[in-house]
Amino acid sequence: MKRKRLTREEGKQQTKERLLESALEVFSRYGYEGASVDRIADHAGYTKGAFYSNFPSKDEILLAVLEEHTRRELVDLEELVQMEADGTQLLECLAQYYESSRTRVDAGMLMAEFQLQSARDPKFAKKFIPVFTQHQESLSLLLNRALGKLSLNLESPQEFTGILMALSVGIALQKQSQRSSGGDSFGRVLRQILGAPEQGKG
Amino acid sequence: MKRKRLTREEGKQQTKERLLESALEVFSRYGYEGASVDRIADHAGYTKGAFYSNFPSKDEILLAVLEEHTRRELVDLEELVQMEADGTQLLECLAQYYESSRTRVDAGMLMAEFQLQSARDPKFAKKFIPVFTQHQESLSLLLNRALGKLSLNLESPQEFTGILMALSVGIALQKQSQRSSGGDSFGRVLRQILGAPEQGKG
Amino acid sequence: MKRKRLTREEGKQQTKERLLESALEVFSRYGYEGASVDRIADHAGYTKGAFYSNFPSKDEILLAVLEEHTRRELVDLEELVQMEADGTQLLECLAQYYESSRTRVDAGMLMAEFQLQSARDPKFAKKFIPVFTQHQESLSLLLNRALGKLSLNLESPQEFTGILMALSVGIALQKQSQRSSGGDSFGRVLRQILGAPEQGKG
Amino acid sequence: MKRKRLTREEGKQQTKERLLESALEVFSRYGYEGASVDRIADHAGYTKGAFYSNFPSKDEILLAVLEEHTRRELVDLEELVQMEADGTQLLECLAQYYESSRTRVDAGMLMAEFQLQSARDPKFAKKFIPVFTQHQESLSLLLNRALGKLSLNLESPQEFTGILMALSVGIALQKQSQRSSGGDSFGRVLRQILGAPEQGKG
DNA sequence: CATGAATGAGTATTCATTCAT
DNA sequence: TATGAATGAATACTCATTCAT
Repeated sequence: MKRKRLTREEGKQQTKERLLESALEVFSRYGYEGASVDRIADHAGYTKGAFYSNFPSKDEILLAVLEEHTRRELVDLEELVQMEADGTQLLECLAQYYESSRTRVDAGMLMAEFQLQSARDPKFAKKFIPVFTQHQESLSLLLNRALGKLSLNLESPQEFTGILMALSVGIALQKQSQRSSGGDSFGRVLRQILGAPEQGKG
Repeated sequence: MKRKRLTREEGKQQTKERLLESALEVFSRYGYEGASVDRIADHAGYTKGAFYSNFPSKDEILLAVLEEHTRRELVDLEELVQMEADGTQLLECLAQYYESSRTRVDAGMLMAEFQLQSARDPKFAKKFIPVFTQHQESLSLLLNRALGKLSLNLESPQEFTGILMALSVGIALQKQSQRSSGGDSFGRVLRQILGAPEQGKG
Repeated sequence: MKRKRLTREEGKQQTKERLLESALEVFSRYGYEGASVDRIADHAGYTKGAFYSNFPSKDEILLAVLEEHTRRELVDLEELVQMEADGTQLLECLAQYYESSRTRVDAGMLMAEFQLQSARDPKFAKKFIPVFTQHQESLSLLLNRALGKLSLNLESPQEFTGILMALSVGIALQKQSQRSSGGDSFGRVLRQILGAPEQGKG
Repeated sequence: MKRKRLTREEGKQQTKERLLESALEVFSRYGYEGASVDRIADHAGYTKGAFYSNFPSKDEILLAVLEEHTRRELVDLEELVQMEADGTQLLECLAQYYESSRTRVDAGMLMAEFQLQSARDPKFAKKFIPVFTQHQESLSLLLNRALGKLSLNLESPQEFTGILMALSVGIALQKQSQRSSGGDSFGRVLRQILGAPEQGKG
């Protein structure tokens, strides 16, 4: 009996996760306006009904996606930092992380969408601002050790993280809008900001 | 008689300009989807009908706004460059230009909107991509002289301009989403990229 | 001075005639709904303004077209009858008149449009019904002499004319809807109704 | 469980049928242009939304109405023919069928609307022409036996059917436009075409 | 007289949301 | 829990009509 209940709950949980994953992709691909509830549900293999059984509204799933997205980004970067001890190496990894992968561009588009929504919908902004600030803080803390070793003309780690995020979003938008797979400007900017020597030259 | 005719044409021209200006603001504030034709017309002090006797469709006014926006930006920067001979001074002006004013943030939001639209609507992309490329080219040419004097680790002036634009968009989004009037990160990043000394320290 | 006034009036008259002619064609081709005032004016080489200087409304020009159309049909048939003395020959002419020409199909489409409008708009019906009745009467009178010679199982010349008109409209619609230039069913039906022998066999 | 599902499906089916029936009436009464989606839905006792969850567009419901209409006409005539063995009797039934009832006039108006739409919208024409041709074929086959017994000066059964349909449409339009319940011209024409003696005299 | 800018009611269609099954 | 039928507000766009020029 307990088993059954658990199974049911697990089933529900799975549905919710799939919908969340779907929303993450669909918001990133089509934007908040272009992502209809039908589309999100359909992409997850369900119908509208499943959506409304798991999320109270489209607004709410956007918040859930925001949280999931920041959580994942933090986890990814934590892994990255644990593996790298050297500041210069970290720098390279960061550059690659933020630039190379398909997923990263999606992430940039998603963040753009969050920011636009926050800029336009005060209700969303109220939730978004603290999450974003907290996220920036976490990233700053995370990057602090390694970055501390490098000479920075920036005010604070927070500022550096902010610029990192801004660049990530700005470059993602530019790439996606040009339908180009893009170069590696991101890395060069990073090195430039951090005063690091050219890769492979040091 | 000529007077009357001219007045009529001028009247129409004025309406068109007001609608364009209104669209520029409304697109920037609410995004393409959120900017209903009614809203654009209303904000300009007209009704829907006036809109459609001046622009064939919402798609078309977006293009017109794009062209007007890039034209203005080019003109503004041309003025800026003419006034400044020194690279370092130019740098400061650029930093201020891209960061300080209300108008600039709007410009960033607008560019974000263009890029999102281009990423999602292939028809718009077809028009947007050449305009954007041309614009980047123009800005590069414009900035080339002054920037040539500074040591740059970037591939090309185009790349520098691209990063400038990406940062401008990314920072605008971040500021607007945080409802903060923001700091002056932009300037610091610029100096950092350009290898220039801190302002007032040289 | 009288000259100038006359010229002006004539000019106005010409405009009106051209608009009427244009409306006749445009209503026939696109239907009442599909015939926008702009289209009618444009087809006549004018703008909306000219239209409203000459006709109080779209409803009104439909009535004017109705009158012009029936007037023309009567004139055409009068000419036809004057030229033909023999009933059988008249029959052939009628068949050809109602069937062969491009203009006739247009006329059928136009009448269909009048009838639909009358069926749907009581205000138009009030004007249309007497005009139609009068027209049917006129045609009946006109055809009476010749038809009298033929053996008819129909109640009255009016009924015959009514059927003639119904067939004309029905066949026009059928042809036009099939985009076929059509055969000569009309003639055969006529002969059949009138008890006439096959053409060329007598 | 099966019961519930069936009920749901049945409910949807019922809605669809009601909307179709409503469209049939509303198209016939107001024409394609005059039949707004709102009106169709409202006449069926629903709102716009119900319409769009049952039909993809107004264009599509017109096609559905076309198919339903021809299907019904065929069924009705099949019943008629099965009951009557004698050609002359069939003739009378046909005359009554095509002329007497309210429903028949509506059918004529509806066919007029189909034909106008086909004449003006190439996309609709593409669907309409084969359906119409097929329908004419079916009716011809159906009427063939009985009509074979009668002397006909027409080219083919198809031609006869075509004329029948044209007359039906033409007379319906005339009646409806005159707001008259009309006489029985149809029957007399039929007898005349078919060379049959006056009813009750043979 | 004729022009054409502007109005505003009307149309097809989309989509977030509700609720009976 | 999940379904999907139905709602109704919102949106882009059309077009008859008015009126200042």
